[in-house]
Amino acid sequence: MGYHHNWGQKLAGHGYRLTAAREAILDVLTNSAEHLSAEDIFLIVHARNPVIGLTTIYRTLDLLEQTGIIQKFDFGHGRAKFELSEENSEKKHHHHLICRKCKKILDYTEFAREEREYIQKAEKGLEAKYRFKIDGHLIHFYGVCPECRAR
Amino acid sequence: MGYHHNWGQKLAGHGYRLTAAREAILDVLTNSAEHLSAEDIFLIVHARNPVIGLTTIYRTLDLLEQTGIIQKFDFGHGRAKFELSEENSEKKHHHHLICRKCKKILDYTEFAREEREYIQKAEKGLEAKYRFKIDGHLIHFYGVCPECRAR
DNA sequence: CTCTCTGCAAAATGTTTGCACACTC
DNA sequence: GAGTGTGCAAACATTTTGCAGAGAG
Repeated sequence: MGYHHNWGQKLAGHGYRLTAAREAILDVLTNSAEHLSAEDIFLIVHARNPVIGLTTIYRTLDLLEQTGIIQKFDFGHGRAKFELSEENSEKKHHHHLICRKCKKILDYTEFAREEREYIQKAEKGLEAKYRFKIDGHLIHFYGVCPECRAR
Repeated sequence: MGYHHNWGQKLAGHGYRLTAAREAILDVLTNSAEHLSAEDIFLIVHARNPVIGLTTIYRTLDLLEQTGIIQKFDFGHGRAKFELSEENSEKKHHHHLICRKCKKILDYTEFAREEREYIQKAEKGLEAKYRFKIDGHLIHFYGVCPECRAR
């Protein structure tokens, strides 16, 4: 197990260098399960290497998103969340189930087959009709979690 | 045509009054096709009735979202957008196609049948497995629009 | 008269930018 | 040295809050 990333090469392909800060950030993203906010990442990275500032986190996340290495999600709860994009992650393709009350976010991977059918059809159709070059999608389900419903 | 809303009754059901400000905001949401930001709404409402301030817009949008009358979308481009939720709108159920470059948002209504199948199955399964009470979903496709690709 | 609703100004929050310096090639 | 990368402080944009007054029931 373990999955070999050559971040340096990936970044170089876009004309960027792999610096200590970038490596630290990628490391955090690789080794955490959760959807991390810029500040979450900052706190971890900064604890290990106090010289790295929040500005760098934001700039790096931006850069990583541009190059497609990570994905940014805005759940509308104030802070954006980041995770490695699928091809860089060992995690399976997943979608999100969000509690409206406590804002908890669950990942789920079920219904992949049904989804694939729908997604493929939709992507193909949308590309044809709107002439977009589609390269991603996002599916959220909203509701109220059992804990919040108990109250 | 036209669709009869009884906003007063709907709000009263939640213990709220239908005030001039709230009516004006609902009117704007009812009569515009686009995804409006709080400020968009403010500009229109304020032009008609300058006594209504931005704070009220925010507070009202919040209240309307809580009661399920409107839906809030955060596309991650800085400002949240609002639209009437499906049961209050004459617009068909739709999803979003978003250009990564110019941030343009297109609504589409295609693939309703395929979608319904997938959504229904997923909702039912997620409710059973995670015990959420699901009351909504959001589907975005991302890509690059023809204009941006031309460049 | 009470409770809801509101505007204003100020605060808070998350994110971005300007600038000068450091580091890499 | 030229260009990339960075920290700090300040700027920014959107949204939220405190407070006191206005309005509705």
